Order: sequence, then C-alpha cells, then structure tokens
Amino acid sequence: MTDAAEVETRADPRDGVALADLRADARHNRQRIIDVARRLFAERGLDVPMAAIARNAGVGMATLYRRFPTRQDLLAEVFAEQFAQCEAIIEAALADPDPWNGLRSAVEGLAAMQAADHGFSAAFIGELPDAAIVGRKMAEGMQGFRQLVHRAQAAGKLRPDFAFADLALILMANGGVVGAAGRSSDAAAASRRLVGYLLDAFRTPGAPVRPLPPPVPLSFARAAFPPDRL
Amino acid sequence: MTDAAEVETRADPRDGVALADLRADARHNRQRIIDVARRLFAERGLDVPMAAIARNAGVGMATLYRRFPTRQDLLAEVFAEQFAQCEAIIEAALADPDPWNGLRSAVEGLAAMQAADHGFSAAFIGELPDAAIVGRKMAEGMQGFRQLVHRAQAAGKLRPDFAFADLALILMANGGVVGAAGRSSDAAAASRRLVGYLLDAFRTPGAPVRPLPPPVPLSFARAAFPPDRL
DNA sequence: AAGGAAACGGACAGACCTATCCGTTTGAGG
DNA sequence: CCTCAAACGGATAGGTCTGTCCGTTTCCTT
Repeated sequence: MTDAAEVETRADPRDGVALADLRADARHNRQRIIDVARRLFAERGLDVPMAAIARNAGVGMATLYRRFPTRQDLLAEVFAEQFAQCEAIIEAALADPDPWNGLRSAVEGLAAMQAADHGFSAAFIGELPDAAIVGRKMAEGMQGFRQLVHRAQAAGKLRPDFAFADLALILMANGGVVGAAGRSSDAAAASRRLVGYLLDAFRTPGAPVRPLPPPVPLSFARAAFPPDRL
Repeated sequence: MTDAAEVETRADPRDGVALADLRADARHNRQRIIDVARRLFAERGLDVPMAAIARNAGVGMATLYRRFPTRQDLLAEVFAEQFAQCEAIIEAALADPDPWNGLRSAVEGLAAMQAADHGFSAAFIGELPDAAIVGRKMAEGMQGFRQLVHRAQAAGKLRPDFAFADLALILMANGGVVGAAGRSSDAAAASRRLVGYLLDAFRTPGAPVRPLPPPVPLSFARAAFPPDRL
C-alpha cells in the first residue's frame, strides 16, 4: 500500500525523485516554470530560449535544467494537459449518438485546439512525437478516432475512401494554416474555413451540409510574419 | 541607346553594378552560388548556414556577402525562377478553354510545385513576400488567379462562396503538409491527396468528379523528422 | 607586359543559445 | 535552535550563425 501510494506521486518514471518528495520551494518553482513556459510557448513559438523561461519564472538556469534536463522534457510536461484535452474531445465525439456529427465535432475540436495554441500546434507536429508519454497518449487517441471513422462510414455519412490516416493530413494542413497565420486572431478564422472545406469534401451526399465559415483576407499571411520573427 | 542597353543589363536596380559589368570570374562565381543555394535550400530547408553555401560553391564568405548583402537577396534570386514558373502555370490555366479544368490544373500545378521544392514552399510562405521583385510577380499571378476564379464561377462549376483569398488558404494548408512530410517522397503523395479533397470541396455538383489520390500511411510525419533535424 | 581596380578567401568579432559548474542560501527534521 | 542535504542563482564554457575586415590574388585595360 505504501508502495502504491509512493508510485502514484511520480508523474513520470524518469524523474529521479517523486514530486511529493521535493522540498516545498522546489515544488513551487517547478510549477511556476511550467506555467511560464506554457505562456511563452503559446505567445512566441517553440523556440523561445530557455533563459527567457527561467528569467520570467524568476528562477536561475540551474533550477530550470535541474527539473527538466532537456528541452523536450519541459515540452512534454507543458503539453501533457493539451494532449489530455485531445483525448477528451475524441471521447466526447464517441459519445455522440450521431456518428457523422461525432466525427465532425472531433475534427473541428482538434483543429480548433491547434489554432488556439501556436506552440502546441508546432510541438504536436514537430518535436513531441518522440516523447514517450505523448506517444502513448497519441496511440490511444488514434484508436478512438479510428472508431469514429468506422462508425461514420458504416452509417453512410463519411465517404468510403476516407482513410484513417487522413487524420494526419488534416492536422498537418491545419497546422500549416495556423502556422502561417501566426498568432493573430486570423489563425482561428482561417482554420475554421479550411476545416469547413475539408468536412464538406469528406461527407457523402447523405450527410448534412453546413454553411462555410467566412473567408479570411488574403493579406493575413503578411501580417503573420512581422519583420522580427522568422 | 547606350543608355537603354546598359539599363537592360541590370537584373535588379538594387545591384550596385550591372551584371554585364562584373568581371568574368565574378559573374561565374555568382552563378555558382545561386545554383548551390538552390540545391541546398531544396535539400536542407531554408535555414542552411551561409557558410555552407559558400563552402559548397567553393567561394569565401566575403564573395557570397558581396553579391548578396542579405539572406533575403539570395533567396529572392534563387526563387525568381520558381516564381516565373508559377506565372507560367497560371497563364497555361487561363489558356484552357474549360474554366473549371483551368482552375483545377492551376491549383494542382501550384501545389505540386510546393511539394517538389521544400525550400521554395517555406520561402513562399515565410520570408519571400517581403522581397520587392517577388511582391510584384505575386501580384501579377494573383490577378491571373482572380480571373480563373471568376470564369469558373461564371460557368457554374466553382462554388459561389469560394473566395479569391482562399488561394492563400490552399497554399498554406499544402505548405503544412509538405513541410511536415519533409523531403521524403511522401510529401508529393500527401499533397496530391489534400488537393484532391479540396478540389472536391470547391466544385459544384455540375463539375466533373475525379478519383481521389491514394492515402498516405499515417506514420509519414514521424519519418519526416529524423532526430537531427528540428 | 604591367599597373591598378576588382574580386577573392579566410580569419575574426559579435550575438545567441544550450548546458554545466560551483559557491551560497534555504527549508525541514532532529 | 541547529544542522546539513537540498535547492538555488549567476557566471561561464562551448557551440552555432551572421556579417565584416584586410592582406593577397586575379582579371582587364592600355
């Protein structure tokens, strides 16, 4: 029993010490680092310097690196919550009695998450897949999505030649739009329109039509790349 | 007359000296730099170090920077040819007697270009729009595309709520797919499937249906990011 | 052929970023 | 209270990339 309790306090087996065994100030600082990193990743993209994170969190470099030996460890921790939210979206979609509506809401939900957090979007596609925890969570989410696809196709609402692997296609296309539109509010609007088009392509004639979200001015790409970034 | 001839030799007014006035060896080296840069941008992405370009071209840093004072100058020169090809694609599409077929081939052609050259794709979305020459060429190409859209809509083959600005959406979505798929051959296949979906969403019921290009295995994203890159 | 401007190459300064080291401070159990 | 391991912060080593400087070489003109 003591064993079980102790194991439970370890968020990640790789951590040398259990979270609960950390000194109070250390635990406090750790959380501050995570919060600050989440904000900076979302605001400035994934390549924000470790020093900036440390400074904004009010800790030294050593503290940051002691808790998160590599940048990827920090990324995995920061975005663990977002991945959990992905799973929630898919589970909610599976709970929908209407298969097509479930698939639609899952795709829209995942795309909206990407659009909302620029850092998450980049991490999702680029660096995070290598992290162990993330890999496991992603595998689970993919299983759920696979079910969504099967059900919608069985109901005759999703085109039969839609492949499960097209999920990656959707997320990468959406990632491109979100990335190019940058942190501006246009990103969300552009993402919605793209997803609108794609869902229209995925549905069979039997599935309900939805109005297409409004277009986004073509100049949005320019505004997305102010001289200083990229 | 001498005046006119001299002006004609200047490829870009910003160049201090006309191309023809360069010494033979200098002109030779300049071309080598461009060729090498094009290859490296395509192979390794846009962030290849200037030193690598210089080394591969067999010239010193000074020579590289003397010809192209900023990285953007080099990019603009390297991709000028690709932009010209974009214009050719659109002109060919305009020459097609069938408006829908013209629009389709333009979208497919532009997307294929993006997929073929990773560097061009990134440059197109990210850095190049600031370059003067590119801006002008893009404006011309956009005018042509606008015509394509009008014609296809007038013929009742393109959905009326398709917006001209959706061209940016297409290219950014495609850029995301190409970028995520990396330099692997999967990039082209994934791009084709995405464009297949999008064109299907753009057409009215009156426009001809085309078979969807085959799906791409979901793992293609992982393979695209070998440990060393990004 | 020979002088001089043009062009050349490689070294180097400056700016960043990652990651580590070490002397100092602080929290918690005895 | 008092001790000491745990935790801390800032300095710093080591890496990369950009852009410049200067002594040397090469082409072109006359």
